[in-house]
Amino acid sequence: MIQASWAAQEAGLQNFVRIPRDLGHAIRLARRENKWTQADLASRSGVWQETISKVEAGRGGTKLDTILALLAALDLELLVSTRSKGSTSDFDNIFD
Amino acid sequence: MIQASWAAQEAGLQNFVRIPRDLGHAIRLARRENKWTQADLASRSGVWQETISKVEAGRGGTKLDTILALLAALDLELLVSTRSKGSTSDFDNIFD
DNA sequence: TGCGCTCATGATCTTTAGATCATAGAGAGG
DNA sequence: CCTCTCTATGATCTAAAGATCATGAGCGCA
Repeated sequence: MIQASWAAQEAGLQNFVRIPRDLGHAIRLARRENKWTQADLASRSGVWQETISKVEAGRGGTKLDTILALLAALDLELLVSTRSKGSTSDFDNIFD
Repeated sequence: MIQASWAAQEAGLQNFVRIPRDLGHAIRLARRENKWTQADLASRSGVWQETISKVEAGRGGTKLDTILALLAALDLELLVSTRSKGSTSDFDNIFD
């Protein structure tokens, strides 16, 4: 099995973040899993709905603080690891 | 084995990032492993030495773009995962 | 058809990150 | 002690993030 990419999220696996858009994807998926609207996440994280919209879409830069606030609210975590292993290059899914 | 925390870096394991400082730590460790100075990393990543100093020390916020540039230069990767498992709470080492 | 909910976007304003330069301070070695 | 190297820090300026308000577009549903 090569790498289940984004669908893996649900299984508790880990997703790469190479570009800001990856982060947005992970956040969007996790938010939907919890069945929260952007407004819900906004109130739980202290980040504005408008900002969440931008982050999820990968539009514009984002501050680490904002990211961490969102991830914390979603009970997600950020990890740093060495890049070497199984570098499943970017095969970006077209599903949203 | 519970979680080897920061010393794990060298073994290719993963490090949590809960607060910006964690990121800085990981970056500093990786940079030192490569025996690079902040200036070296600066030229390789396109981020200024002054900025790297701030990031490593966890001072002030940082943009995701900057983080990704540094991690890429260090051949590190960012991952998102569910927080649940073995949440080795913050036991922050005093070693720098 | 039209309401209500959700997300996207646009404008303005404030704050802050990062570029840039300059320099100070800590350590190592001669 | 002096010098060199590396890192921290301080000042200034520009660009960009995020707060805030307002509103538009898409969609499901009664």
